[in-house]
Amino acid sequence: MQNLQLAAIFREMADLLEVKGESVYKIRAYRRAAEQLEQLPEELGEVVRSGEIDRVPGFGKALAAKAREFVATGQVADHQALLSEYPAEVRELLRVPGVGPKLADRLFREAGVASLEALEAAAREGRLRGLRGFGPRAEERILAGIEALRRQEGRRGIGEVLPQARWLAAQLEALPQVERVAIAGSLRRWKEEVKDADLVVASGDAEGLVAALRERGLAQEVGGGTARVPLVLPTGLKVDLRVVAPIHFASALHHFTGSKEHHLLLRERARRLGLSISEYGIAQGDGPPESVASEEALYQRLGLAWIPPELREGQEELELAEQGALPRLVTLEDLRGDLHIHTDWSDGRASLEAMVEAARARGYAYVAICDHSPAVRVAGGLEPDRLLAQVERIRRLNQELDGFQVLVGTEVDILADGQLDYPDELLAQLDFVVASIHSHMSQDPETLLERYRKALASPWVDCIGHPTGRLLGRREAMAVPVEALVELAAERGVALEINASPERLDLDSRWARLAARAGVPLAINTDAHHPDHLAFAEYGVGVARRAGLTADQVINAWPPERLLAWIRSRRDRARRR
DNA sequence: GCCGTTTTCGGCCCGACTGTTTTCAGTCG
Repeated sequence: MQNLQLAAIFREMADLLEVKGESVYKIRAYRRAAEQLEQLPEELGEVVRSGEIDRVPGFGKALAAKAREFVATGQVADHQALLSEYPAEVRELLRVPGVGPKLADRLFREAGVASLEALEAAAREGRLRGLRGFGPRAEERILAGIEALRRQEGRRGIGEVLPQARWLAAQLEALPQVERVAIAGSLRRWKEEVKDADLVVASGDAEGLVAALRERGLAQEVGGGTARVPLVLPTGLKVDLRVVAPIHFASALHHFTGSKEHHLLLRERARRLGLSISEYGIAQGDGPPESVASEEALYQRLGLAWIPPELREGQEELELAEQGALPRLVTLEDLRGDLHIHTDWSDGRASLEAMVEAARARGYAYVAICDHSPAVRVAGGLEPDRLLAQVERIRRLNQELDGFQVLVGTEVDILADGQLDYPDELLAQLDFVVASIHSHMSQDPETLLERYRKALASPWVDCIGHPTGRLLGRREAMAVPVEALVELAAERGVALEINASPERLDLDSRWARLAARAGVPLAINTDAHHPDHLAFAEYGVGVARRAGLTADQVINAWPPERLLAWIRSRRDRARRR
């Protein structure tokens, strides 16, 4: 876990250096190094000892020295020095929408504001008004920003938590005291945001296990008991470890998977059958709990088919399970391709060829290259002639590929007035068109809907990308009325995207469910900017499963012939309108 | 800060728009 500790230090340093006004390139270097550390498969200590640290990309003389210093002493002197200039809490200010590094610096120096709490108090008491460029409106804006932040406080995206939970599970599995480990809780139900990670561990030696955890330094904090062992990982993630006897593993896993609402319905049902459910098993009448061998067995005792965790939300899952009518949820293995990925022709970090190769390596049959259009300047959007050159290149590439198809596509920007950033004549030459909003996201609901309506007037738009524009924990969804957008998509026969990037997950499962019910096909796309990002597909599948989707409702779970036929026929219909 | 190299330092993803503070930080990906 040293890797993640140093990464956290580098990230904190980057934030504080930014407040301090350091060179953006220096700051970027720290962040890049942190990113490398987070992905480094080897233990940092090993990498340093073997002298390989200098060869890790992003580590030059200075950062390699800091890595060595950290491994040797457990801290970084420059980090400590920075902390004597700025309290670490100053970082909190950066999370407030509307507060960047420059403003954070001034708030700290000129108003003595060093934490979120202090900022809120100062804004409430009107103490910010003295600052240059600050009026009552700015204070209101800041208070609104803090409130938005509070609403999501304590929640973390699944993309951040799941890898850590898996890492910990693997570490636990390697311990001799541990028989089985499973991730439970909302994480197992693939909730998009979670407070903590719940793990269930089967062990015949709970005391030994807790001792081993302490000894290995697997966690900063280890709570007192053995049945419930709360941990805090070095990253700050809270983990609730439940240690149970092996015979109780299945019922405990079920118990700690939840949800509360699902259990409520399940227990009502059990009661009617003269049974009662606990984390130790199923009891008949007043009898002792009998352990169950598996979750399947547990549901079977209640006359139900096994219910996938993603559907355990206390809605209609019990009725469906009773009737044997649960949907066969889409799986990661069902996906045949990815219909929204970027390359270094715009803001992707890998070449067209590398992205295609990565998609083939995943066993896909097709992929759609959807780089940005010119309006997204910061992303290096493709001017029409560049797009045409890319089309040319992809057509040639396809001739060399066997059993794999690269679709020429675009993520065309929907401009503020609903116009598309490319003319129809150009879009007509592409195999697949994703249209997305990237700017003017604070328009009112009617304007946003009109904007989508106008964009969908083009017969060439096949899919709406990240329809609400939300960024988990960072930016609220646009005010677009999603029900109306779903209706619009149904009417036009256009697919809606489940953007699987863990920072988006947009549509979310609630909206995806609504869309599917309205007959709108969904596309689980990763929006990959790097070959590794193709793996984000699992998060999109998680959202889709929570939405109750089958493979039939997901266009990129279709074989290429069906997908292409769908695109053709929907474009034909659209042009006849 | 790193990187690649013209081995010593310049380049590193540029810029338009927004809101409101009337000059610029923050926002977009």
